[in-house]
Amino acid sequence: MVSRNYWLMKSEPSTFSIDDLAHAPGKRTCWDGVRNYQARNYMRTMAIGDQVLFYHSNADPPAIVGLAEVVTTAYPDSTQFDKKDKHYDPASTPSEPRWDMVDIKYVKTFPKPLALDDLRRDPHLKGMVLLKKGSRLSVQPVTSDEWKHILRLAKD
DNA sequence: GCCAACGTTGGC
DNA sequence: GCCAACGTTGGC
Repeated sequence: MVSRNYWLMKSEPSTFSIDDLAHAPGKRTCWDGVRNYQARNYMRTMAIGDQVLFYHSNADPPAIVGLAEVVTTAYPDSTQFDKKDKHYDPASTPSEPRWDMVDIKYVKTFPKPLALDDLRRDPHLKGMVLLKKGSRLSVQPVTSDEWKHILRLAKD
């Protein structure tokens, strides 16, 4: 049996919120614009069916707001070749694309967002990448223990 | 290969 | 809007 992997992906709700995902065609979107090598490398290891915590950064409050699911493996991010795009990368070439993305699909919105502040206070989540000081990674791994605990929190 | 300068992230 | 933390770039 293939073990499923868990991730957390950040988005600024003013740019793309979980509501935007819920109302997108097919309830899915391509996760373009990642321009960090570590985040990209994590996306390259993603498999179809991997589960995702959807996180609102630069939000009030910053919080985990729901769930999504990975529906494609990594493929080249088209915005890197688009001169007009904010994420255009002149150093990247179609024959050797530097940046990848995956598609994700909406699963659910939590009845109540799990605020960063509360997560910090939870001893079970001490080791979470999200809570590490200075952590800015926009795509990060989540352990199955953290995943289970967060789903429990989301139910209460 | 070092490191200063710069740009970005993201909580507050 | 501030600024700490971090990543990247480029001169040397």
